[in-house]
Amino acid sequence: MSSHKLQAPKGTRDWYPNEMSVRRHIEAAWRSASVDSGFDEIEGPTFEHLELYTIKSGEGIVNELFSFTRAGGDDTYALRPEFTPTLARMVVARAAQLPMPIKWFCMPAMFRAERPQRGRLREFQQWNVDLIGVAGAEADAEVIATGILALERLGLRPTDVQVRISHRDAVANILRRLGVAAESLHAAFELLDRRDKLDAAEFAKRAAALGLDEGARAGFERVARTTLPIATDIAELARNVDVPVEDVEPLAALRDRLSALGLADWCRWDLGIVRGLAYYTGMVFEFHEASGAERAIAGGGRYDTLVELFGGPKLPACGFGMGDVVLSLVLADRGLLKDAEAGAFLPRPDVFLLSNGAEAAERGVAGLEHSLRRAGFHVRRSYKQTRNIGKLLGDANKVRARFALIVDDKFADGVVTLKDLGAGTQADVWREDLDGLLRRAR
RNA sequence: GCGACCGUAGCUCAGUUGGCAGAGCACCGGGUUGUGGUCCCGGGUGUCGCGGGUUCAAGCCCCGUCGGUCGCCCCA
Repeated sequence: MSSHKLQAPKGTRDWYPNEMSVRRHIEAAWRSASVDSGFDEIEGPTFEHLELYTIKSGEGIVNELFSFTRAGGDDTYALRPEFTPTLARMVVARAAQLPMPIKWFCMPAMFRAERPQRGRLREFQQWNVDLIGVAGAEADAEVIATGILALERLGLRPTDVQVRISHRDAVANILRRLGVAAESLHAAFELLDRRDKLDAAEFAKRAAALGLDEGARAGFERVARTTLPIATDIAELARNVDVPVEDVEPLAALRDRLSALGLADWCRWDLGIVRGLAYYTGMVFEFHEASGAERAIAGGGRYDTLVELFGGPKLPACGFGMGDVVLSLVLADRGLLKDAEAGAFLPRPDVFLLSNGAEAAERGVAGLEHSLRRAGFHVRRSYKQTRNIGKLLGDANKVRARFALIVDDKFADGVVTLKDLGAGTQADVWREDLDGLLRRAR
């Protein structure tokens, strides 16, 4: 709002209590879905040696990084733009001693020096889930299922979000069938990925360069546009893209596994999903808002060669990243964050303590407040001068306290008034019974 | 890195051909010794993003800059 130095840097966010409560709400779903699925939480440094990021992504990535050197130092560092290189480094460092499989998750802040736009900021939280050491559809489906579990816990349903799944082996088979030479496969993936950004003439030109004639181009288009329910028989899927069923065989096990997990409604085949990353080796997927309105909510896949690329043993691996920015937009669009402004995601006090101003009460409340906190309760009070009970109850209501504890001269006899702010009822109770009453009501 | 639009109170915004900065909500205080979530009264809380220019006079016009929004590039 004001200027230069006093403003938060471009593309960053300040987390006031209401915003922070929404972030914790999302992170709680991420964490609980991860832990319940058997993943352990890890964390790495916020910055790494710059070179760590060029190993798999090349020098081109440097423009998208916040990188720096220490004053007077020579080493170049970069704020982490993604977690995978750190993950690979951590796995490689202890590959020999880690029990397999490795099931790790984290939800760190990431930094990318991009121009902010809808669904994209320069700093954001990203949930990473990775399962390393297990090959095949069993692990692929478990990773996807963990992502879906978190979304379910945030109130989303298959009508809100769809997981679009493809498999590079199947797509490679189909592309070969269309006449793409092995050495052009990578370029063909890129073209598949960029098809919507190119005009028809440019697309045709590039397709021709890959060895696709007019008929094959039509087939290529058909592959790019193929989206079918995951429950679809793979023979039908094969017919749909006009290839023999063995070409799409890699999809069968994944289909069976996801169906067995009861997640078929959440998932669709989308053979146009490529993922830009060159290191994906099998299944790839993206979570999208159901109508396709937003950027991808999450993206991931299998990367069986990555650990080796970072100097470790050959280990099969599968994982995804889910950012908080697009997810928050989708949750807001679906009305799942609508009471956040009213503090609906802030922790609710168990007790709101108020004194009517009587001498015994004034003397007693401070000690009462802290002893209730020591007993494990969330206790708040008003800092207003007034001892007007109505006003103070208004404050209790504003912070959504469950109970108001009204202290008056009866406190001298060890009696306080406990008011249930939800039910509107109240009763005089012994101070010594208070902890038990509150604990039971919780 | 490029382009378009935008920037007035905590929030949403109004502000005429340049002439004393406003509304609603929020917030703060009070309502004849004590009952809230829906009453009443009072309070404007401001570097009009910032810097410069034009002018007797700038929220308004001009230039620059920072930031926001949405695209492009890129998207790990």
